[in-house]
Amino acid sequence: MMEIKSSTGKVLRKLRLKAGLTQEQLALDADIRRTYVSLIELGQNQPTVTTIFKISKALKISPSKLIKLVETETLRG
Amino acid sequence: MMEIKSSTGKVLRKLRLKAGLTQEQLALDADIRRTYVSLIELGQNQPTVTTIFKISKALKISPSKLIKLVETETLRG
DNA sequence: TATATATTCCTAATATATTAGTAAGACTTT
DNA sequence: AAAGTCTTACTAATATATTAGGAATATATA
Repeated sequence: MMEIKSSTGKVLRKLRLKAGLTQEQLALDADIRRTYVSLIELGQNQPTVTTIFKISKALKISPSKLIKLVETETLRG
Repeated sequence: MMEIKSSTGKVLRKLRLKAGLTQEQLALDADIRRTYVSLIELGQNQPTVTTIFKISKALKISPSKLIKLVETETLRG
């Protein structure tokens, strides 16, 4: 079972690339700093609920679906 | 559209009472402090992803389902 | 009512999320 | 290969999550 911080980062990066966005573009859409997107993707920081909602909106995916992906990623390591 | 912090607190309190747990019992199960459960429920603090996973486990509900409830609560205010 | 106990809330200290600025790496273009 | 641009990563400062202890409120029992 993988660390949640790490799997959150993995999922975020995967979704961002799938959406064809740079960290900066995603950050702009989500109204957070581009440096913070980097920290989350690297698994160094983990977002709060509000941030999850912001990012999800920018990625055009529901927050619960994003979390669902984190669940899966956490399980399979 | 209600603040996410507030709706997270509302949802948590609702689920905790439904499960018949005190803040202290939930805190013990989730391995966080009882004072922190209070702060979240009051809408003064918002949990991080890892904390959401801990609380969900203690409530025997999936993290994504918990977030789904927050989505709904946020919309209907 | 008074005391005891259970439960929640308030305040301060510490850890970590988020911001802000810049440096490093990759990718073009010349 | 060098300069320029695009993208990501590093470091320090600030805001906020999380902890820790105790006070307040409610609920029960004598």
